Amino acid sequence: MARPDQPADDGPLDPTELAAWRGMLRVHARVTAILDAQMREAHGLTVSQYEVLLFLGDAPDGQMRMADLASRALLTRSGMTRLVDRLVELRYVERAAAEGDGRGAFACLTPAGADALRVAQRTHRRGIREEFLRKLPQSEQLALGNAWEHVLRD
Amino acid sequence: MARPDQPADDGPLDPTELAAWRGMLRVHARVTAILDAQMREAHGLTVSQYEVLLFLGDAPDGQMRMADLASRALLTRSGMTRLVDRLVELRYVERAAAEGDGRGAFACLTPAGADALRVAQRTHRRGIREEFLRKLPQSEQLALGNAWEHVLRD
DNA sequence: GCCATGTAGTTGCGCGCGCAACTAGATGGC
DNA sequence: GCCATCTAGTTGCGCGCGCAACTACATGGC
Repeated sequence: MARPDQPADDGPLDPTELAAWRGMLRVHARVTAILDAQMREAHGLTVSQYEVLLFLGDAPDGQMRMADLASRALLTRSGMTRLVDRLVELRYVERAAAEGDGRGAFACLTPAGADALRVAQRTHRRGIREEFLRKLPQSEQLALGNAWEHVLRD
Repeated sequence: MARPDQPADDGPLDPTELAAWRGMLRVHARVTAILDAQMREAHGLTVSQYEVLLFLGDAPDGQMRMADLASRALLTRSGMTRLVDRLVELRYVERAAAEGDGRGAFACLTPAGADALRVAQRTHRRGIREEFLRKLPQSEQLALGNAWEHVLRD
């Protein structure tokens, strides 16, 4: 028997559901495309590469283990290996063996990397504000924060 | 002169801004990864391929021009060419010349494609509800919809 | 001490996509 | 009618990433 008053969990999305879901896809695609283009054009970096510099900049001594970088950047270890390869070519990062663990390697921010980070960070923050935060009153920013917390907490 | 009461647009993000922005990145990455894995495992399709079937299913006569598909799916025309190639191999889609425009081509949903769409749609809707909508009361879904509208309208 | 198992990082391979160049056909100025 | 320009679609190439296999080292049971 059909039970139209008890919609199936695989039935069509209603307009509220659609707006919440599709809107996120649209906004994410658009904003990240713009930020990626800005970062590439202004600094020759991808956003992922920038984020790695950012994580290193926040870390004590400007260095982190490869696996920690990978998990923070939401990449696999193999992806991080290649990403750091490119940052090493740019002289923004150096590798260092981990003393006390012969398997481990650190990625270390160089002075040139720290300089690049400082400049790129301004581009990135301005882009996030211009393309995203500026269009949202603080009340809506707070509402988004709450929603994300609900989605992410298991 | 520093003007701490007038924060620079490239200064650090405050906690509210950070939660709104980073949360979206996290939620988007996580939910799309899960939906992609479900779609691949259950039906051997990527979400992009599924969406093309969906657009065709909604179109009159189950057919659309390549360029229209590309813009709806947020892909380039070249990406759509290859994506449709794969759907043709799967026998879910056929190509047809556009009469009256010798350049044009339609992608047409086959009966097998319509069947695949029906089944895959259930997987996808269930995934969206399970991983995203279920964790948001309707008030928050409405708040998200409003926020997306603000970000997207120029 | 020795071996089974686990972990860190790298490498070979393939996929999905964008960019730029290209072909074929449409369109407008004259 | 003719040619410059535009548009639709495809193709060659490269990039960024994940998966699985591999190497090297660490760790715990005995």
